[in-house]
Amino acid sequence: MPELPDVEVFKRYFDATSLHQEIEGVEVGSTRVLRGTSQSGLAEGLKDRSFVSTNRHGKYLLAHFDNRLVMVLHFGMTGYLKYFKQTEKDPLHDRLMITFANGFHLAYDSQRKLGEIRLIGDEDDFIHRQKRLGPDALRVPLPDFRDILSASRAAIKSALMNQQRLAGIGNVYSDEILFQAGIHPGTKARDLDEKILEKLFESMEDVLEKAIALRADPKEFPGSFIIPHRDGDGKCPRCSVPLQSEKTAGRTAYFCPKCQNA
DNA sequence: GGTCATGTTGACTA
DNA sequence: TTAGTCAACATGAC
Repeated sequence: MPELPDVEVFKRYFDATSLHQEIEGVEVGSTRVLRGTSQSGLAEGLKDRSFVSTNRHGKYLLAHFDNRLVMVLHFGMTGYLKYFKQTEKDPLHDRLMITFANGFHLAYDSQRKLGEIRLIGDEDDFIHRQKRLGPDALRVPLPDFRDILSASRAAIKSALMNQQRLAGIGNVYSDEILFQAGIHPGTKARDLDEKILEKLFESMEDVLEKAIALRADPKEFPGSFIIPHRDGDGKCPRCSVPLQSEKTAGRTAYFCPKCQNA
């Protein structure tokens, strides 16, 4: 479930496995995920180069080459990375496989092909002008966070998930953040007062940081988290009342009707 | 066979 | 201008 914490985990995985290694070859398993780059353009762009560093903005992972180029990865709903030895079999839905000179591979797997891979020359332009992303949810200062949300007439859940306002939060983590802050997902963003916005900000940082520390694995999440209960017993971990769900904009919000009343 | 699923985008409507 | 809904993208689970 690639939202901010998942992508941050991918970034650390990428850093630990794939930096400073010569790229020998590239195989494209599906051209559907390529954007603004052809199969041959991607192969030529990567061959004989190496990655030197990475950055993450919201749900985007940006891998910098030893020249000015940057490879952008977005994971859609089902994407992930796998670094593996030549002798191991490749993941089922690898859409891109990079082979390093050391004999290892890095695969980008995306079952549903909803992700995105591209080569860009200007990261800043891509983030701000092309995608118009808001500040990363883990780097936004409190005053900016307050301004962003009090300017929105949308429901708070929808405002949190709007990547143009704040980058990185999706359906699952917005449920968790709102649960921890005790806020009903349908409350209008601009109706939240300063105090509750500060609480929301703290919940957001706390949830994202905890999730990253637990490698974004819901099985490891603390008992106080609502995420494992969305698809689990369907009960509030705090008061055991059955969780409610509501559909908006094609997404399902899960929340506790008793604990989330702000 | 129908419905649903963690994301994004574009069309359309209010 | 700002939001909300819906369909589309492709695939698998139930």
